[in-house]
Amino acid sequence: MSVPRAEPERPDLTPTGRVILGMLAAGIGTGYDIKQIVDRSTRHFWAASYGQIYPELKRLESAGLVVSRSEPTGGRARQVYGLTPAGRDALEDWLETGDEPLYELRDEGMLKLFFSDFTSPEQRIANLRAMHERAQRKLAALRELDGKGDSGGPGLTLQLGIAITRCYAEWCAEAERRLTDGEDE
Amino acid sequence: MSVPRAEPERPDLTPTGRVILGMLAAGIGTGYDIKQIVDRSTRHFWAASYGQIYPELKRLESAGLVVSRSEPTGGRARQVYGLTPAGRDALEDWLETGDEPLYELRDEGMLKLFFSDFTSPEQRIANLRAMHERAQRKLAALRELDGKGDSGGPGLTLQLGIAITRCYAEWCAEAERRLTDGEDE
DNA sequence: CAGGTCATGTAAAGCGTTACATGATTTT
DNA sequence: AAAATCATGTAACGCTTTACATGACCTG
Repeated sequence: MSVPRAEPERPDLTPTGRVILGMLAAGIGTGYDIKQIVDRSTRHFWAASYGQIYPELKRLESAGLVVSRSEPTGGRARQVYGLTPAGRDALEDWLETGDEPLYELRDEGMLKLFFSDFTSPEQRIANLRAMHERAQRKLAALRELDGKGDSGGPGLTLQLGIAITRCYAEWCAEAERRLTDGEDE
Repeated sequence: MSVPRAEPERPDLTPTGRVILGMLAAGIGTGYDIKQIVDRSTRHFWAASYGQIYPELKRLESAGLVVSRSEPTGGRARQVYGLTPAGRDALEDWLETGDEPLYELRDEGMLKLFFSDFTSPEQRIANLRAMHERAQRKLAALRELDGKGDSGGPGLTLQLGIAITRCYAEWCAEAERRLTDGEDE
């Protein structure tokens, strides 16, 4: 007779837990470093703040997915974390699930554009120009980042980020041109 | 002598408050309708749930930015909201501020791609394919929406949404091809 | 008359940022 | 000696979703 299979006990990762496990797998061991690296890499599609990172590291530790050891730098306290086998499993499980991945965008520039019928044509164009400038600044910041030649995960997401930001910027520029020319036809 | 100018009292709108005021300006008057329209229009860059909409309508009313009247449909209760002059001012103020607009993206597909160095090459390709399919579905859904010819705000945001989603989908398709061909060179 | 849509709302929980607090070390 | 960086953490607050609860009206 078939024994009811014990559930593999997949401890569902919180959103911030996901990025933390990944960073630990990459050898980024402290809360501080995770924050630095996130800000220099995943930030444009996945942010994290200290207020989430430190408590989440502790939760992950009490869940047995990570372990920490104290490695002070001189008199400066420092906790270095690493994945346990269970933690690595959880990371791989997450990377392999086909579950509908989370996708959320909140773009106030677009919202203003959406409601721009309630302002003047000039205001709409100004809005578009602001969106364009922002996109260009973001594009410059992304190009500044390392990993151009990187053919691994980080390089791929950087390339995708650059591609969509360029597309966004170009669309804004063109819409701006169209509206400026045909001002009131 | 100069009298200290009274602050124009800009009642700062909460994120959901912004979309609500805009929708009311557009003549969408009930919480229910706002939700329906948001889901059919701004959802891809600005979502809202009932749990936010109804309480926020009340807050806006006690702040004097909107007023409601009861307009039951038969025996079915129904509150219809509209902007007050102060509400219209608040909307226009918001639309005209040059304040750094909020932009937040959370894309789990990209996060998985970022960490795909910790899985197999096949898994990375599967990930890319999943991202591609999702983008295609989204593209189809956007194209389904009305407003193709609309040259106003809603039409513009729809066009931008289509442009970036197409770009996203194409990038995924190309990356997938590249990785499938050069599998292990 | 069952199932869908119209319509409103609340409670709990989860997620997240911001601002603050602390203190050591390193760089200028 | 000041300023920046390394390093950790908490408390308060705000935003949002989810799940639930309720009930009327409409369509097949």
